Amino acid sequence: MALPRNKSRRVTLDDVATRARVSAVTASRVLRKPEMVSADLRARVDSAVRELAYIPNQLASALASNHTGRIGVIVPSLTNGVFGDYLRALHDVFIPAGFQVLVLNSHYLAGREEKAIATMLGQFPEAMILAGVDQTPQARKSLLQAGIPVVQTMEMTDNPIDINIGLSQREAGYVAARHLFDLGHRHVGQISAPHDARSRQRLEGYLQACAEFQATPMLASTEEPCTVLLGGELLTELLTRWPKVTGLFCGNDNLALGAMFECQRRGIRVPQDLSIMGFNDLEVSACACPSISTIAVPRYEMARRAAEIILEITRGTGKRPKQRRIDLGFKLIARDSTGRAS
Amino acid sequence: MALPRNKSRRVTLDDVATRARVSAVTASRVLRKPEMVSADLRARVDSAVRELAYIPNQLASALASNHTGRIGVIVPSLTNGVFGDYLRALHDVFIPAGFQVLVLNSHYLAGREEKAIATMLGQFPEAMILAGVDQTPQARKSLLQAGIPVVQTMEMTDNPIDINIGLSQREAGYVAARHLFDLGHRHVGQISAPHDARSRQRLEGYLQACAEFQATPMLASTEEPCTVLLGGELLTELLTRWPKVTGLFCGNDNLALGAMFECQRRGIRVPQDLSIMGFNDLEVSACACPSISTIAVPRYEMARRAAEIILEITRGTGKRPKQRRIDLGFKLIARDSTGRAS
DNA sequence: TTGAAAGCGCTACCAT
DNA sequence: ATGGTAGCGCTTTCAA
Repeated sequence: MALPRNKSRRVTLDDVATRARVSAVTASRVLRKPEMVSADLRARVDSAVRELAYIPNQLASALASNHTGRIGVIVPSLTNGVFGDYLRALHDVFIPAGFQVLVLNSHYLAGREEKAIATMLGQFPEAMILAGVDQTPQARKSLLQAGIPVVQTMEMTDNPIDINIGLSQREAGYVAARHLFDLGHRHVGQISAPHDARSRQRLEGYLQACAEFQATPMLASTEEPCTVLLGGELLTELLTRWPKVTGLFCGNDNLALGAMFECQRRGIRVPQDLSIMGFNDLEVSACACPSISTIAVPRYEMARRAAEIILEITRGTGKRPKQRRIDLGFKLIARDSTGRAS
Repeated sequence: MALPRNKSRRVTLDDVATRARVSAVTASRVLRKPEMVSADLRARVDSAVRELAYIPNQLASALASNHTGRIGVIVPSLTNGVFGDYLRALHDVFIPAGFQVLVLNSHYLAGREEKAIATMLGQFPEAMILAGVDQTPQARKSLLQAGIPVVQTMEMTDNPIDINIGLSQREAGYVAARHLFDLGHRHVGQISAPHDARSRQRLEGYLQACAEFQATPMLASTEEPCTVLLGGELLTELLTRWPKVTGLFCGNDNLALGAMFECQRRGIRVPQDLSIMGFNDLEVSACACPSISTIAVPRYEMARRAAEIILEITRGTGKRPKQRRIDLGFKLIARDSTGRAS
């Protein structure tokens, strides 16, 4: 018997076929469409697979079948709690369905995102999922040209590349700020780390509320990546410039938590002296003391829906959902960190 | 001129070669080793690539070169802050080096991990990075058989599959508990959500300290996935059974944070009435109020080192690091949540 | 139901 | 420096 011809000496389908005394095609079919093969041969192949500990080479499979089984995902951050849930949802749907999820990090930079999209496209994913809707023109073009389903998530746009599932960040920001005004606060400040368009839209919502209530916008922001620590620092900055602030809208829950800790350090009572509003409804917000009022964003649900839509397009009859734009909305969660102005 | 023979009609290397009037091999070389090709031909190929918007098919490339450029990573959780930093480090090293990072989630279950490892191996990664050292025998076998570098991280073992980089979780747990005993506390409790071996080792460290100080171990734990909320619930449980507790060692910082909030709700002063010790040094711990004493684990550094070792083996002369076991240690960070027993 | 032949798109090897 | 040839391991015809 001749030595196997492939140098790396990994068990191949041919090895399995030889051992089972069938052709490679039959062995292949046993693995993919067992019902097409007679019970007898099937059993022989199955045991050969087991005996040789055969692992199919998905690379070769993908090349031959023109079906990579890959989903490309670009997120702006891996550490942000928001994207933890988001990625978890994608894994929960795609892995059981036999897809691999490839994740690339854009670090909240349009340039990095463009590059990440190009890199990803070189892997020939069967679909792409993006955070946000502000891809560069170049990236849009490549995406369109790739001819695969593309889902833009997290916010809404009138002009999606393909499919858009998210919520109005501006409106959510407005509702958050409005909650403070509705409680009677007139000196409402905002702190944020607006590295992405979504933070900026929430800021716009705040500004709109200010305009409506003829209140002066009071802002503190930074370009640094968002952390809990930053929440305290930005609050300090805000209070220095506007000591009369009694309502605070934070760009996200981490900032809100940091601001709350800063209040505790300074002896500022929450909500009696300062009402604090967060954004995103991270797990910690519900059980903080006081619990943090926030806006709940359906991030798990959003990713799950995105994944399911892709699954349907990819393996279904290839038909797309009726609506290209899906607004999942958001929910105001009033907790103990916000109270009536005195 | 004949129609292109490949059905899917994607631009291939042959198309580029034809357009540039060179052979496919030359076109391939321009993309991989430009210095081997004359300036003239290089220019022709380059413009053909641009004109046709050619995207190399990495699948075919990988199949032909037997070099997939993939790194397989299995983590037990995507939402845990610890693994956010960990994955970020891996991306930071591997992406610039031209590797893709494939991540699979084991959900803290040995069975899921075994399956994830098998799935990953089917992708023929060039190396694997695992969290923990307790892979199933089956998984160990497959990993060994794959013949690729395997790095086990987060904890230490005497019998690594290949390379092991981490720290002694038991010892770290001991130091954490010991810190409380050293402050004079004699009623020291522990709360944890021990779904992984590492939590259990930290618990062992705590038990060892208890034994040394002849103190009764006081435990509350749960099988549920770890959250901030749980920290409060477990503290409540602990206090019900052992009201005299004055020192609390929490399995991780999230639990510690939850416990601290629960104290605030109950009017228990930290650290005067209860000293709280966390684990992991998440970002929030440093700026909480009071700041949380904890054990700093070099998780970014650990993942970075793992990645760099792999890079060296993979593209270097294939030589492995001198030591197969690297203990990165940990650091006790004493902050304001722990104080002397009264 | 089974198998032989012909690629998928690329790169390694060996000539030139 | 350049190109021809022969695969990588699998799947997709199509014929038996």
